[in-house]
Amino acid sequence: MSDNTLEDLAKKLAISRRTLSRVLKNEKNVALDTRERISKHLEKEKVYPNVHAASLASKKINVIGMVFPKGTFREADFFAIDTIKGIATATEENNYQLMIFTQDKFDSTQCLRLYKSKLVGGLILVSLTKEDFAQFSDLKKNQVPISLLFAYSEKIDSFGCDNQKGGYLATKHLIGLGRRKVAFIHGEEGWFDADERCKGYKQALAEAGIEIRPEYIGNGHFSYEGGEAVMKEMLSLDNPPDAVFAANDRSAIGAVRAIKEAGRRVPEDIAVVGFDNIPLCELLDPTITTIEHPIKDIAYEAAKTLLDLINNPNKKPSMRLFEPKLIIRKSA
Amino acid sequence: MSDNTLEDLAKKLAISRRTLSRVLKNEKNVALDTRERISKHLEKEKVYPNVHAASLASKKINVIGMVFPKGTFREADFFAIDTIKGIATATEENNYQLMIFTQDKFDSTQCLRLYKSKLVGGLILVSLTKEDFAQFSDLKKNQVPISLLFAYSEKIDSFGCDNQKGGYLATKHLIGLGRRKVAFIHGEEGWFDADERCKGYKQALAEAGIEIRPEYIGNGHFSYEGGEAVMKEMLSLDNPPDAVFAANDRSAIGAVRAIKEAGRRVPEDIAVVGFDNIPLCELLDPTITTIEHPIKDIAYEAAKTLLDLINNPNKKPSMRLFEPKLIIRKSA
DNA sequence: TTGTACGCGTTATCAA
DNA sequence: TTGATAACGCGTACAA
Repeated sequence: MSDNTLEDLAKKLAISRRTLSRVLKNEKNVALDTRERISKHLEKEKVYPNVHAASLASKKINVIGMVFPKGTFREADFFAIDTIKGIATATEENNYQLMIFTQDKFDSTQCLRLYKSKLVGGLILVSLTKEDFAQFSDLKKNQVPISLLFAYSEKIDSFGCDNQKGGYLATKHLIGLGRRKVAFIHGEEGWFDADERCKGYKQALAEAGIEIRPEYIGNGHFSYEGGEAVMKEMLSLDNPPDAVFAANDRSAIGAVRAIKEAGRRVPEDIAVVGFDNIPLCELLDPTITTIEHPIKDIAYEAAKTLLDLINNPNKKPSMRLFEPKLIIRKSA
Repeated sequence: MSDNTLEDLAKKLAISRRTLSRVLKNEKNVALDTRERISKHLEKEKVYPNVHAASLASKKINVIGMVFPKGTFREADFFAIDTIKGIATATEENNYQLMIFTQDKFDSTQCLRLYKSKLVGGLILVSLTKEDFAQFSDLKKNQVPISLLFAYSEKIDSFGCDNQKGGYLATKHLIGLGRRKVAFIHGEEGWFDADERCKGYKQALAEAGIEIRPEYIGNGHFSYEGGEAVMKEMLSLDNPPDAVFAANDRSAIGAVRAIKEAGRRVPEDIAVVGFDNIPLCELLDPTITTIEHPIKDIAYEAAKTLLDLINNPNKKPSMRLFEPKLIIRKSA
């Protein structure tokens, strides 16, 4: 049986706990022979110091939390695991542990408790809706180290894809193909990513001197069915679009189906661009042109910066948007 | 400013810490008026007891860990988040917290440390390969409460889909369609799920009195490309199969593509059944017939049973396999 | 170079 | 019904 506490082990080795601690942590000021004797023993018999006692005594917390409302990963499931892997990579590299908290709706009170009770040293907040921002500020005011993932603001460390630019690139690509009647399949109102992508869409149109037509913008609810439905409506317009940029791949794929069912061709009659580059994009016929963003990297940076912030509370917040990339395939 | 410790707060309220603690935990033996006075105060000023001090003193740990080798969620990403949600639901219901640990390869030594250092009260181990089993037993021997997810054994609490039955159902369905030349696209050797599904395949063939032909079994590596490649080979046989059961949807989808490219039809010439019911299945043409399994429920039960085990260490292990369900679509 | 002893913020025992 | 007070196991200032 291995000993349970450092005290026990120290007694057994006939040294003080202080010395044992020195060896464990590779501190200086230990006689070479004592160090060797103890090290040798430690190799054989592993020792596992109680993390709670350590945390209590040292006032250090080597845990961060990742908080996400359950709805966040609803249909974009595929990127949840990349997010977690990105964060986990950063925590591993820095000897931190990762805790996961799901909530029905974003709840800063719970976040505050997690921090104040010393469970976590800081939090990565995953959010896509604007309405959560008031709560973010609240946490900031309470000195809770936080780092935002996907939502962004200059007042808080935040990390995401440059959604506006992505929308711009997608729309510009369509215009570059000679299309002038470019529609946009929007997502939920108030959702960060959809709104930003819409801005990019409008920006590209403006730049090309194309007027924005309200009938060319519809809500696809980020879903396959939603994209299909809204596309169907647009196809029944007197003057239907000849290109569509959808706020995400799911709704883009729905749009493609609606177009095909109406007997039109993609991309000949109507070109389609999505957003996210979900694996599905390259398996469909036609393969889907879309915008890719480096989720894993984004998550990694969010975590890394949080650790920075924890160790350096007066650091100025930085907002960092990652470059989206146009992936050209068959659909546009 | 809220007070930081219970001691501080107790002093401020002119009571002992013990009494404050009683009120906080709704214990008995507190005079009604003191209780009310304190409760009233607690409502206004939140209090957040230090979890490490509490854990140290009470020797209770209300955290469990989920451990998975990074490769586990490689291509089946979509189900990772369901797994986590399932576990999180169980932990929330029981006032536990969830920690996530990723590893390059399954490492019981790290698991042991997590437990011995009191970071977690138990672990959910996600694994799909047989080679990990020796390490599981190791942890069991060291009294670490564990619960297996996806891999299973009767000696350890384990939860998964009845893969063999799933394979049986899929194959039987194909045979029921009148097909006699049924091929199997295998996954990696030594991977739990693939091997079990293969057993089911063979079982169904045997039951129907159909001989197993080695040339009808090939490794699709669980991937789209792998499925496509192995199907191509089978198509070039003198006597190609008229039905295929693939160990997962990805390789089934690859197989469909290979069949179409060879100018054959699905399901008329060759019927195809996959496994997993990934979202993609209903978006392709033809839609893919497949086997569904209730990941979220499986994960939920794994977590719930782990909590049981933690609070009742002498509990006998139970292995529970969930029913797979055949989802009939167009491909078979 | 080594060790003593106090403090961390709770829980829980036991006496008042 | 209440409140001292001793654990809990480790970190670390300080003494030896």
